[in-house]
Amino acid sequence: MSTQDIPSGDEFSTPLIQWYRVNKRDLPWRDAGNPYHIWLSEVMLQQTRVDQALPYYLRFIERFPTIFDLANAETHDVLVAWEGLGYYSRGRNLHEAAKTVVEQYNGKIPDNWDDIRQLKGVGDYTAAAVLSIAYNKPYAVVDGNVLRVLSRYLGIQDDIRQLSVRRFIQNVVSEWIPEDAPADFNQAMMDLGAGICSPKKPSCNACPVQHSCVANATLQTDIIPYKSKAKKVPHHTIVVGIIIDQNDRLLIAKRPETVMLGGLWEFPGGKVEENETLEEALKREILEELGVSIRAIQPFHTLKHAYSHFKITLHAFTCRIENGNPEAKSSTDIKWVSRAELSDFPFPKANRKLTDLLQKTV
DNA sequence: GACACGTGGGT
DNA sequence: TACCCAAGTGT
Repeated sequence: MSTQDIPSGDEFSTPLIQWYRVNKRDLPWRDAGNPYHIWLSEVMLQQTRVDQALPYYLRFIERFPTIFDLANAETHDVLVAWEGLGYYSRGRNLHEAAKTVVEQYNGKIPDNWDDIRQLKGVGDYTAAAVLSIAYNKPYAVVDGNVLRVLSRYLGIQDDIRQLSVRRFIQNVVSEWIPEDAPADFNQAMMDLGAGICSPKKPSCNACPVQHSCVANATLQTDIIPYKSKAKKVPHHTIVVGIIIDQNDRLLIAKRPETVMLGGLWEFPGGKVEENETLEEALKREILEELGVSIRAIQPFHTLKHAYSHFKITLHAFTCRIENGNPEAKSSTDIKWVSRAELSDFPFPKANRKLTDLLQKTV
């Protein structure tokens, strides 16, 4: 499909924007017109629901009121504020990008495509979102909402995973976005997708463009958008050691920046291999990671957790050091901390469940 | 271009 | 339970 095949968008844009202005959801980053707030919200909202990001956003702007506060912050503190939001590279990249904006642009978020697109963590979506919402420039966003709304509206039955489909839809919205209302158009698309044109059971009778929507007319809203099946994710068995010293301090390790959950802290451990008991795996992992042997191994807690691309069953054990002085062999750093101090470090979710239990189990 | 990358809610 | 989905980006 080429740009010549794009139908006229007036029948779509006009009622859409009218609907948006009447039903607009009141969100804290929408009205102030602060580019930093808009950029921050857009990064937080990547692959995340508004309701989940909202409390993080409010805490974040209180903790880092301006881009200068963010740029001058320690990565540790940024990750503490980000803990629980997931996709932690977003937080690390945001911090890096804030430094770039302060150093290269005097703290002003770039208002042109080439410069803003170059910032870490700013892709096509976020660049278009910030330029349109903060600077009123006619760049159209394409996110999951836009793909769903337009594949239905236009009756596109092809797999929306295909790049060709996404490119076509990008061309359509780029053509349809009104020069005089780019911010409202983009946000209207996303509000419509989130509130009306939902993945399951869309509320077509409340939709401002129901009368010109192909999927609605042909009763295909349950089969459009079509999306090919995701592949199954593997499951791993994990052991971790909660190593306790004679002063009731606990040993925690910092993950390298470049790996999954980079920069966060955790209890040392790793995958259980085949033909290995949990206890054998724990001893091996602790020796590899810290160079010490352990004793007094006691089951503490078992939990299940799902990451984006695998699942785990995690077995946590309390234990003591038998021999040796722990060193950060595979971690960036290690630390002995009191139970209370566990709250001061960013932990991934599965480990945070353990720290919560450790603080209750006085 | 395919895959890595978190977490929480809905069905 | 298991799977899908959610304001994507980096490699």
